[in-house]
This record gives sequence, C-alpha cells and structure tokens, in this order.
Amino acid sequence: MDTDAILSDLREQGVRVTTVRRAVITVLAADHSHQSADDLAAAVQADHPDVHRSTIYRTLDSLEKLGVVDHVHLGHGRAVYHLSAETHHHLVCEVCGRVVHAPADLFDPLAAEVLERYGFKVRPDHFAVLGRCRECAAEAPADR
Amino acid sequence: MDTDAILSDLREQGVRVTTVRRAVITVLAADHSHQSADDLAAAVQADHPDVHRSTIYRTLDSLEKLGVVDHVHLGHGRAVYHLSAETHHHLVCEVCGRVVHAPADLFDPLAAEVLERYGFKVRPDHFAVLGRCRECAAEAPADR
DNA sequence: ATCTTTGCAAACTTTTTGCACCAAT
DNA sequence: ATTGGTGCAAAAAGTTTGCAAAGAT
Repeated sequence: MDTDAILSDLREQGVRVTTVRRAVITVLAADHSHQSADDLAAAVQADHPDVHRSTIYRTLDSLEKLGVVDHVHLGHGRAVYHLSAETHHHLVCEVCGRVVHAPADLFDPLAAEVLERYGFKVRPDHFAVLGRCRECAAEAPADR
Repeated sequence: MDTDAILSDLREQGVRVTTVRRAVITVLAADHSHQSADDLAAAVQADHPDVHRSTIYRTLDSLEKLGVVDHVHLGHGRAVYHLSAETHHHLVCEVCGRVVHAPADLFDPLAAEVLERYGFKVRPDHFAVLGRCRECAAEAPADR
C-alpha cells in the first residue's frame, strides 16, 4: 500500500517509472476510495496539467496488467479504479469443501449498489459465498 | 413471466401497448438470458426492421420504470437487460435483525464475474448477506 | 382528438487507437 | 541509443435528446 514500494516493484519488473505513473499511483494511494478515470485525470492534472486523459487510460491499463490496480464497473458507463487490495474473500464449494480465493473488490459493485438502493452497509468480511467449484459444477449441474 | 400478462398490466397502468414494447417483452420472455440493448435491437429488428436503436433504449427505460425489466452493468460499457425476476434475496442486519428484501438480479453481475473468473457457480439462494441496515449503520458507524 | 411513442439525426460520454515526438533506462 | 511512454487528434462504442411525424387510446 506504499507508493515507493509499488514503484520499485515496477522497476524490478522492467517497467519504466514515469511522471504519470508515479502521479496516478500517488493519487490512488492517497485516496482510498474508488475513482473514475476522469477523476484521476483531474487529480493528476492538478500537479501535471499537460497529462492527457488517454494517457491516464493507458497508464491504468498497464498498471492493471501489472497487478497494481483493479477496475470495477459501477453502473452507468464509467469504471472506477483503485489499488489492488490484499484482502480476499472465499468461495466455498458446498460439495467438496474446496475454498477458492477471490479478491475483495469482487464485492465492491454489489456493496455499492446495495448501499445506494437500500442504505444497507454490507460487511464484505462477513460474506460466505456458497456454490459449486468448477469441478463439482461440471459433475452435478445444478443451474444458476 | 408471461408476455400477455405483462402487456395487460401495462395497459392497466395507462401505458400504451405498442409494437415495439410488445416485441421487446416477447424477446426478453423468450430468451431468459441477459441481452444488451444492441442484441435486443437486432432481435426486434428481425421482425420489425424499422425499429430504431434509440427507441429500444427508450422502451427499455420506460419498462424499467414500470418494474417490468431490470438492467445490470456487466463489465465494459454495455448494460444487459432482462425481465424483472420475482425472487428476492435478504439483507440481514446483524444489529437489529431487520431483513431488507433485494431482487435476485442484484447478484447477477457478481455471479457472472465469479463464474467467468473462477469457474465457480454461485448459488444465489444460498446467499446470506450480513451487514447493517440504514438505521443501525447511522447509529454505530463501522465503515467498510 | 389527444397525447404518448417513434424515427431520425445529431449530440454526448466514456474509452480506444494511430502516429509522431519525448523521455526513462 | 533504444524502446517504451506520452500528447494530440480523431474515432469507436454506448447511450441520450430535440423535434416533427406516426400511432394508441
């Protein structure tokens, strides 16, 4: 969750550390909330006015491929971006008991929509998602 | 889930039953899967070539306001539409025990993403979503 | 006859792409 | 010096809107 750590990690992966990347990561690290590409562009442009929106998109894209950020589609057309979290959720197979790990942000859009529509604040850590893993679903198809 | 029932319901609500609305509902009722506005436009245009995409959007919009269809954002930019389901899910407040009802489709995007990413088939009826209802969240803020 | 709905064209929003230039290594 | 990254402008992709004509009641 530390900007410098992320940057040196990038350098190790042979990715160039540029002004824009540094700025984007800094903004995302400073504000833990989810931000749209446009929000990010505005925030970055506060310090670096010449940064183009398309560059923000490309930066987010490359950082996402590197596992540094994640994006999530939250209604309408716009996606929101955030640093990849460490937390995980668990998908528990009710047949074989196997546990599949899923990143925490998987539940963000659901939690956001529940909050917006019902004022209900989901506790993601209280989620126990039951279902069937790939193998068990294949053996005993029990539709949606 | 019956086209005619939905149509007479519309008539009762004072909404005009038009060719396009009938066609859209028929398509949605026939194919239970989720369809993008563009898919729907193509399906409707098979029978009614002159129907414009913008009309599809307006039709979906009005049907959604009437509670007949729902749309869900499933990655990228496009939304998918489907007839409103009858099933509900429960949001259980861990403080006061109050239960808030939520439509089943609330979990569709989550289930779709989990399936795509992990091959894990979520059983939505096995969902027990815990958290805090509007009132309890206001009293004892316990952030996410 | 009335008032909603539709078709069309055009705008708007969000994201992507081609290309020449610039900058990090 | 290389090669990856950036700015710009222009184009996709998805959705919305104003207006006049058509259609449902």
